[in-house]
Amino acid sequence: MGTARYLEIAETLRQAILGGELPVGGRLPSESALMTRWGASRGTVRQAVALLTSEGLVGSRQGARRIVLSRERRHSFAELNSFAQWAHGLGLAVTSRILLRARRPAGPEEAEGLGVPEGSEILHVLRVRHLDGEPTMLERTAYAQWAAPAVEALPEECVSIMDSLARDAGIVAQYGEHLIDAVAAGGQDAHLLGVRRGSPLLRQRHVSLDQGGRAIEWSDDRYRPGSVTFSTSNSAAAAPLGRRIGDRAV
Amino acid sequence: MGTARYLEIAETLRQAILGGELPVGGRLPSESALMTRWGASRGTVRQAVALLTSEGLVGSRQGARRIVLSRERRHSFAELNSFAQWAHGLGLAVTSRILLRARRPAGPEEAEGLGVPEGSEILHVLRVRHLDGEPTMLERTAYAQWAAPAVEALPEECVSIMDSLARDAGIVAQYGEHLIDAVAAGGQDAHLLGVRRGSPLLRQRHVSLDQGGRAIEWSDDRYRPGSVTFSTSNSAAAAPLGRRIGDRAV
DNA sequence: TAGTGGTCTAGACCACCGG
DNA sequence: CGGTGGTCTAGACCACTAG
Repeated sequence: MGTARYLEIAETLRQAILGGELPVGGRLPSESALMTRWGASRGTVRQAVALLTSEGLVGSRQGARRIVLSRERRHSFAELNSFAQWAHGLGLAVTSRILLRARRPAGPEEAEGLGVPEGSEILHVLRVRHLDGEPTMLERTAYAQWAAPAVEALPEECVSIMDSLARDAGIVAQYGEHLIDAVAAGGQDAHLLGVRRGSPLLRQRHVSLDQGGRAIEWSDDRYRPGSVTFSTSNSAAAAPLGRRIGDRAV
Repeated sequence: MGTARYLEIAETLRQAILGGELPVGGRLPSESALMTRWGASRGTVRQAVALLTSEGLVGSRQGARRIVLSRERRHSFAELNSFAQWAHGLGLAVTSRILLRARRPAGPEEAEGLGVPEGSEILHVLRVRHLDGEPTMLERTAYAQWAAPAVEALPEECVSIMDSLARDAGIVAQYGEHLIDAVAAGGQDAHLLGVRRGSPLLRQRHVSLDQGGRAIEWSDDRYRPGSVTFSTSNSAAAAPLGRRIGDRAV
């Protein structure tokens, strides 16, 4: 079985919205129409439209037909956690370079993020990432000790650490927690990103957890001004998060 | 009928998580256990845990028991769209002051955000908002022409414009679309927020839509550095968005 | 008032995880 | 292997919206 029935229905509707056949502000087919159209039960149809609702494409109110809210594609989970996968989905070339890799005691913020005692050993990694050749993001990551050997084995130019860890070491990120704010570029930030000291940077701090809820990494990622925008939509129930480059929706 | 069955189940589990009875990293009761415990069908139980999953409290994988990921409360929809409601939930005092209210032609960004032709008339509002007396956020909002009279009728010190519009004019925001990035403070920003020119500001641009998908307002909100952080969690399916102040989770 | 979505039930088969 | 969650069906009643 390739894909589930409800995913098939959702994907077809999504394409109709993205393609403009279902215009923004217009109405979605009713559940009963979709049931006969696809020969599916109501539960399956509702699962499909619930997915689109959670993506912010569709709005829903009891008693009224669902309406199309937006025609912008949103991110999958993998894309939010992985810069490489996100950029790949946009057709942009990503290069990365690890500048520093060292074991050291966890500072207070790293310790809290990883859920380990302050001062316990972590693997610190400093990494710059380029988008189409432009330095775009600076990553300061603390890896949990149990994941450190796998990270130390990676090449300096490794494009996606998370993908490599999944492939080579069976370490898979399942959940993430993210904090987004703005900070001024420090001396190192300015130098490595090619901006002036004090420039506004968009900062995304996040922790990645594996299937069992164990913390894999805690990271402080800083984006060059204007390079990336996070986007999100919300309605009564759901609010997925996404990212943008310049004015292009992703 | 007060609340739906699945909301009751979800709320009980949520309280157990927030209260620490279901510790982070621990396992949730199985679906069948919840079915007998509540005398509910499987569908209803699944609806409850799906809600918790979408809130980032619970992680889910086929074949394995669900686990508790986090014990942080997240935002409701209303809180994401309304600064006043969000601050109120934290027990913070909000004051607001409208500095400028003028009809004028829509600029390119306002026109695109509202989905109206460039140059058509909108109501521009400039507003400062204080948290516990500190200037925290600067709002530059364009209201759609049909909503303008209701906004013009509001007092200068109106704490929550959206709440007032709902109460007095029946204009209710149902959906929102948000863009988050970082910008340098301009002259007016710096002056009104009490920061230095060029300071990094967290910017949230957003459009609010009513029940029918009509745009009510397009807004460019800028937060003083360090005052507010957006937070989000993600897993395979969902990624709700939230906000923080300093280090306090909200 | 007819149509629509929100909630709920009681079954079923399957894929996956863990011991 | 048994337990668990993922998917799907075929019904039902209700609350709300829209014309």
